[in-house]
Amino acid sequence: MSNRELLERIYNGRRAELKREILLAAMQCFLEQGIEATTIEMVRDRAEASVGAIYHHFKNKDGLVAALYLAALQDQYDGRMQVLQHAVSLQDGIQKILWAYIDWVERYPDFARFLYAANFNMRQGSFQAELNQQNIQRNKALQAWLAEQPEKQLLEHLPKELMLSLVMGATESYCRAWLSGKVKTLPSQYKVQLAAAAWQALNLNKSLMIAE
Amino acid sequence: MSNRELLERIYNGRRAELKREILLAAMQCFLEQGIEATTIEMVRDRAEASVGAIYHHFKNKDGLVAALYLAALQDQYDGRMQVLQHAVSLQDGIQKILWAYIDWVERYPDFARFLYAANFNMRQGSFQAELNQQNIQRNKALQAWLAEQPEKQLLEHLPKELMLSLVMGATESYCRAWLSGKVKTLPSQYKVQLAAAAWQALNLNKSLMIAE
Amino acid sequence: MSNRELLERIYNGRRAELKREILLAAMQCFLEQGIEATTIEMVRDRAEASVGAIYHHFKNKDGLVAALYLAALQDQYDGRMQVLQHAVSLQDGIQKILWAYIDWVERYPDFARFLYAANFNMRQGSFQAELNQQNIQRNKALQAWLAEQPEKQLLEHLPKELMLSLVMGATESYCRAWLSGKVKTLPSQYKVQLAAAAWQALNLNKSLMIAE
Amino acid sequence: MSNRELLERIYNGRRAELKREILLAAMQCFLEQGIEATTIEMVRDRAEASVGAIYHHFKNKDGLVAALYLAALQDQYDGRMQVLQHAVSLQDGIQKILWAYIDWVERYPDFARFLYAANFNMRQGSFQAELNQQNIQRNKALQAWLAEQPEKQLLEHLPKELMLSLVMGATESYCRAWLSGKVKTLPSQYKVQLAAAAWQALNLNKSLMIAE
DNA sequence: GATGAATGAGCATTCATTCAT
DNA sequence: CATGAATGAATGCTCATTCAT
Repeated sequence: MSNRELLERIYNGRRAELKREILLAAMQCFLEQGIEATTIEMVRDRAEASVGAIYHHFKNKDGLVAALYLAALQDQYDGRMQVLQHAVSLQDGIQKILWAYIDWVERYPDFARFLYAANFNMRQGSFQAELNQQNIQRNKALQAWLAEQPEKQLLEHLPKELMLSLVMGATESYCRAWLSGKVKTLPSQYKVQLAAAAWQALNLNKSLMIAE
Repeated sequence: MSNRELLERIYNGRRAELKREILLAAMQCFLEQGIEATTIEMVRDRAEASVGAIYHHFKNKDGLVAALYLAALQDQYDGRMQVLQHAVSLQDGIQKILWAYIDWVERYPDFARFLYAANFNMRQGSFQAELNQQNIQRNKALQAWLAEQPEKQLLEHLPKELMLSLVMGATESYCRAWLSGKVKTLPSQYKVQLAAAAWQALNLNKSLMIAE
Repeated sequence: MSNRELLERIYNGRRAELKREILLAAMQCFLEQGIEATTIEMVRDRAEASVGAIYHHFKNKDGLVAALYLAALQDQYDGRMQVLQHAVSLQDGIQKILWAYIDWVERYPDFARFLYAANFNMRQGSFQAELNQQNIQRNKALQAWLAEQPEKQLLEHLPKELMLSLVMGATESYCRAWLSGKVKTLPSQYKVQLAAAAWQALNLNKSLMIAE
Repeated sequence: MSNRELLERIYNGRRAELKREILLAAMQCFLEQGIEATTIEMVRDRAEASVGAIYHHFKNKDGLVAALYLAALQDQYDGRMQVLQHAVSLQDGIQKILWAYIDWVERYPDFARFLYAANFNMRQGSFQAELNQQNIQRNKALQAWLAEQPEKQLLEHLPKELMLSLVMGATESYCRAWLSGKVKTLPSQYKVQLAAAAWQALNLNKSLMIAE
């Protein structure tokens, strides 16, 4: 199962075997029952671990959610930065980011679903500090890449807050629909269209902004 | 408070006063604490009602969630169908739908947040039957409007499943960001750009589809 | 059983029947197993009540301890103030207080044992505020009585902090020994001696103080 | 810190260093949190030792309590017997015992507090056998000293069970009050008065007993 | 209809103790 | 002797739901 594969990238080595097994079991429970409805007993049962081991490794139930959330986010980010290194232009970079997102969602649909599901929990919990710090760090890296692009002035007149929605909106929306089963066709089948819509939205809006 | 205003449209009359008060209190609790973390006691406290009254009017906790969810969806749908009656073209209709969505989100941000938050609960609960039936009904109405449009062949080569994401994706994404506080500028400030992006995505993709 | 009798004075009426039953069961468990070692389950079992009822009436385990502690203290105080009203002199008053203490300990040995056992718990818990306030109130009443005594100057040269130990020390020590089973003879058998020792200690010390 | 000093008398040598460190840490935890509320983890943390080491040296948690309790009692007893060797009369001996007690309490207030706190635990635990044996042994030594006194007939008409309370009651009561913070003046400030009260109580009661 | 006391199954979490290294 | 990861029974407490008044 590819879920294991992702976890091995974040928690590697034989010593973390139990940790990975617990996380895997937890995620499956979370997705099937919902996070709140999942009991530690269910996780323990599925992971064939002891209650004590779960608390030893993850402190408490929220720690379990946070570990999964942060692992997924880190992996998604690692993939994005990797493809970005081979981008030859702004447009190419944006497309590569979009496609990396689509690929990751298709490869790890469970983690993708979990990210959406755990959003609320992470916003509240005691781990949001760590999450925020990581987000800021990652944003910096992306901004740094943008600043290197020769065509960067293309986006200068576009509010940054709007940009993200214009670029990712359609893709994220379709991925969400696919993950929830509302649509059946793989997101990757619409790769070209989604990338085109993203690029077009930026260019189009550039002229709108200037016109105003 | 405009939350009350929405509820009065769905549950009107003096006899439903307690019902509305309970729903209002419930929604506030749900948003502050999360749905699962909200206890009936909290709702009772806030609504200044009795436990018995809550159970009498809404059967159980899920009934509370469902009542709110269905009320919000109904109200959103009512607004959409109203503006659609004055649409003079396909493009105008799409823009009107988008703008109606943006207006509704800005006017009832609590209900909008609640809809996103309750999504998972409604998918599971015993009320999904009722929800599905309503969704089908509403979809029919929208399809009927589409069928009346002279330019309808414009969308014919576009997969229906993709269409929704192309049209609503960016707008929904930005509204979500605004509701969660990630961005500060009101969605309505970007009305024009979001509508332009939606329309462009459809046209652009039409040519891409045909080209393939 | 006379334990019930004391509780009926503090929690009276038919509506408090369950409350009294729970308190009684709790105290018996506390004395047999120790406060920390007593589980709510044990209390529930003995009181033939439900867990919910215990938490409904006493908030939590500490609330159970506090209710018993404050009830015992109140009853002890009520008895003391009653006998004090008939005191004809300072010496008579001191004797009456001592004897009331001895009588109370012999009549409610369980509550007396509990008071000693719960001392540490009450010092920490969230109920010490209430306890302190009651103690201050009671002290005032006692001071007021003292101030009325014609022979009050007899004690004026004696530090108040020492006075209590000189008067009550021997009696409390013997009562403790009796309650713990270390001695068998009833404290009331030594009423005369203990009162004599208390009075003598005060007079004797008065001269010592003046001599210094 | 003088706590270490007492422990070095009972557990001496370099080999017992870890043992002493653990006992010290345990006692501080016990006093701050209460015995039941103290976890082995807290002790381990404070002693900078390992869980295994604690179990190796003291068998289990009760062993920790017992080791401290017996060490404190032994030390207190050693001091008492030492001063008793220089007593020149019954009255002098009683005064010396009282003063040794006061000195010990002032010098080792933590151990004194611990003795009061652990009383209940030692009554139950599996170490009471050892405790009882030691108590009997020590009592014999004290009785032997009493038997040597020329004025011993002075106490003959006084019940032994009452004697202890008459002699120690006031002093113990005041020391307890000082240890708990209820009074601020050092017990040693009232040495003379407390000793006088003790001696007087015996003489006075002698006549009372005879009179009856 | 309205009330809120009572129920009790179910849960997160703790912690003394063991034992392989 | 020392270590600390692993165990799992046990506990305090919550909360949706019922029902007698």
